[in-house]
Amino acid sequence: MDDRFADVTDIARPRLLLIDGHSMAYRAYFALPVDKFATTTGEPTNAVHGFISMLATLLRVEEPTHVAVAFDAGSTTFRTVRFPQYKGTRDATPEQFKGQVPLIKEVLTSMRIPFLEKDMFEADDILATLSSQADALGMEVLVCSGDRDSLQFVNENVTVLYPVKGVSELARMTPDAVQVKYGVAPHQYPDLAALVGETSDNIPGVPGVGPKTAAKWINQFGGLEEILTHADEIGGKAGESLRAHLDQVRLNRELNHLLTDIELPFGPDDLRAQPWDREAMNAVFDALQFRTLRERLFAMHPAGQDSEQEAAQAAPEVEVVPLAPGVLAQWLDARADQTLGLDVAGRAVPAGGDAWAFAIADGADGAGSAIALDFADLTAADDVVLGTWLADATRRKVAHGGKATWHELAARGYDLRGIVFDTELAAYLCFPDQRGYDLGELVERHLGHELRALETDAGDQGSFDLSVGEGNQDSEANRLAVRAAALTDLAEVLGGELKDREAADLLATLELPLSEVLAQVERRGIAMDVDYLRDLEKHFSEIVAEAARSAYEVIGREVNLGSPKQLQEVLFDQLAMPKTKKIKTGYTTDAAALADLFAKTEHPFLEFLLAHRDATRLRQTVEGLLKAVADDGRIHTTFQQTIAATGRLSSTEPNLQNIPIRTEAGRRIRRAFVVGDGFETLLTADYSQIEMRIMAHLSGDTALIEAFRSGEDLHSYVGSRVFGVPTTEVTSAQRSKIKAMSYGLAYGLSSFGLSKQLGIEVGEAAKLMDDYFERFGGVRTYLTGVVDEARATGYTATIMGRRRYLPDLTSDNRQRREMAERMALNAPIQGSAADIIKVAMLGVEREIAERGLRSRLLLQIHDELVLEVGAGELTELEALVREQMGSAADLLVPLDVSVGVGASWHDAGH
DNA sequence: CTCACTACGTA
DNA sequence: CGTACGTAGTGAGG
Repeated sequence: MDDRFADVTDIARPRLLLIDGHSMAYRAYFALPVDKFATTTGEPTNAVHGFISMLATLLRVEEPTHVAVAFDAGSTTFRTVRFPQYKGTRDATPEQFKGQVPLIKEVLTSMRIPFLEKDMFEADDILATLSSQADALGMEVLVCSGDRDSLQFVNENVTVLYPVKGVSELARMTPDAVQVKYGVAPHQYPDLAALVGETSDNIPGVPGVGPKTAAKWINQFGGLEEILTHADEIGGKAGESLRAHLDQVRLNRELNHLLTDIELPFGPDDLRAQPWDREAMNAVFDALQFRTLRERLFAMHPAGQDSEQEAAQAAPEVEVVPLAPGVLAQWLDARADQTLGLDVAGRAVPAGGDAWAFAIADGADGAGSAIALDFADLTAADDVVLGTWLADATRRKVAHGGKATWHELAARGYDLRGIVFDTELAAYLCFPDQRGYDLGELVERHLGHELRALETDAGDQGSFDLSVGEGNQDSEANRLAVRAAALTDLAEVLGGELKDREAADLLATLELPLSEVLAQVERRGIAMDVDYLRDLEKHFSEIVAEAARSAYEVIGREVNLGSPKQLQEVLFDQLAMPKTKKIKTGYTTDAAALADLFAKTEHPFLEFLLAHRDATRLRQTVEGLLKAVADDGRIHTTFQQTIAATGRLSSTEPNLQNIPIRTEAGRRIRRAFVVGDGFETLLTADYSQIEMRIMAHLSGDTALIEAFRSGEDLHSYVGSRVFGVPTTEVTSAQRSKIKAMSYGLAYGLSSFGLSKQLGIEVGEAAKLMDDYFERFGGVRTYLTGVVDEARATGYTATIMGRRRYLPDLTSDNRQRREMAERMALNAPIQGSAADIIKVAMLGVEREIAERGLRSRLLLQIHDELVLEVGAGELTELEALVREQMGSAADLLVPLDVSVGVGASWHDAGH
């Protein structure tokens, strides 16, 4: 029996929750401010938020076992046919509301809550039908509706929850409550409503007859029929009025009678609450940008609880083997030809990490065995056995985030080899747009059971049945055992997913080997000139102080120059400058806007402010670097391999992929990155215009390919074709326009965007693009083709087959669809470039190792590699790097590599 | 303390 | 109304 919503003490009585979708969503829409609930793309979500929030509360508080939502199918119903004025006074549905009903349905679908709608009928009829059926089945029924007509089916088993304030406060309309509020029994409510009328439905009542009179008559005569029969006996003005409107009252009663016998695809029994599709919920809540609400829901039903049913058979059992002398070696030897799961607990950083416990498990089809132990409890003999096994590349291992595991083990002096599958990398390749790849979530999603520490509920259905050995009851180790045991099973499932996506090779030959390279790259770090960095910090600090002082002097007071809010006050109130571009919190004070303001006003405050901004940022960067220098005098960044949906790496703690280069002051920071002791120099090697070359390759455009083969300056060459002048006569202004456009095309730039960027008219920008496509028609064909294909297949692909799935390409929402289109344009280009440099990194490392050189790779900055050159190896290394980078992909155009050498990153740059 | 927002650095 | 990232400060909320 599914007990996910039910209180265990009250499980015998099924409880059905029915919701009138439209009326509650509509109330939510007016209850919450639409401007406070919108996605970053401006899509209003207030009704969705209010509705789902109310739903969450109902699920928690009422604990229904069965749930359904009914929607109105359209504005035409049998009632409007019978009485065209019905609901005629209603204002047109607000535009902001319309789009939100489908979103609510998306959420409901993800929560596997059925919703019903039926042509020609209203939601209330569906609710009445289901309610009466459920009542007959002995169920307890809760009807959540903002339509008072629903009060007619209230009885001892059926309660209506009627919104009193917004959607957060619901009145429990039991028979007693109806009696108290309206003075009649629930089944008599439509009689009362027929007499009184309902303004919101444009149903006129009997003039002069209000709820009080109506109730009095109903109680006096027993019901509407009797009132009508005895209409002649009723005296006074009210009686007169009634006799004048008998037909209207009869019609009213006919209209407000809810049908309890319409045909529906589901009966109450089919509405049993189902386990949520958490993946779908995550996707839809991501899109809606509901954070708190998602957490509120998930907190009600923690991961795993939903899938207990399905998990019953699938849940593996694993026994943790008590460790006696010799057992580890025996256990491992018995599994010499198996692939084993390995999980380590520790601090996974490239310098100063640690490991405190580990687990190794086989995944013997749900009845496995595991070793789980604190490193502190490891005997010297077992330590050797473990170290040998870890370092043996022929002993196959599955890890989740092998690079992190590698760092943890390296901190304890172990080498780790032989990782043949990494579940985190595999999940990333399959679902590159996902936020994270938590092992527990993956297990739940792909294995259908939860990853639960055993000691809380050992022996429970659906959990691991771990027999804990003597002296081996440490919970951390057991937690690890459960994780390790899941790895081989998960690897199998994700391996299948990879195959389906034709990405198995990508994992085995690219990402997995790359993770080993990155682990070493991170552990090496790059040497820093700390003294120089400190001087630089002092220097930038002085500029900051000076700029701040000058700025305060100009405006005659001290403000926080780092606060956009305070700056707005100074600029637009105190100094009364013209307003800049509007943003959520007022008017922007970004650098472009400030420069624009300076051009208009020449106010010295702006100069000082900009100088202060620049210097502050540079100082921050320097401070961040100083803090990141490890004990070895080097900075060890972490390269994230599963973050960027296009396939790029990213760099964190610190980010070494965004060190300034464009300004002279910024470039000075690069002087702090220096060659380390024992090495000759730094070498940087970067691809020139790799994205444009990929564009040429993928489009096959002969003119663009020729541009690269000609060996001339690309943008001048393209400019000469577009403007119809010799290459030598392309002005620098023309060249930069061409450059901006060429790169913009790869990002899905519009003529509007191009005009804004270049500060030209939209027409001129459009003309520029037309002229470009006139000469490079293959590019246009390619760009439109790539979106069409992605729409058809659901994904884009890079030259190495790395996919990015873009379901929004078919979205009804224009903003989302166009965003997806731009992603589709860019992903193959950015992603192919990422593929190529990853191949190059593997090639460079492999060649260096094969030739026994000491030189080593230190950094990757998307299209650039930084290496430390061993003494006497410069010439050979440069040739090797050029060769490996140049041959990393076989394109229709050459892959140009430029190399620089110097004692610092700045000096090695070009 | 966490979060959204603004701003800005890189490819 | 151009893609992909990470970081830092502010100010509002808890």
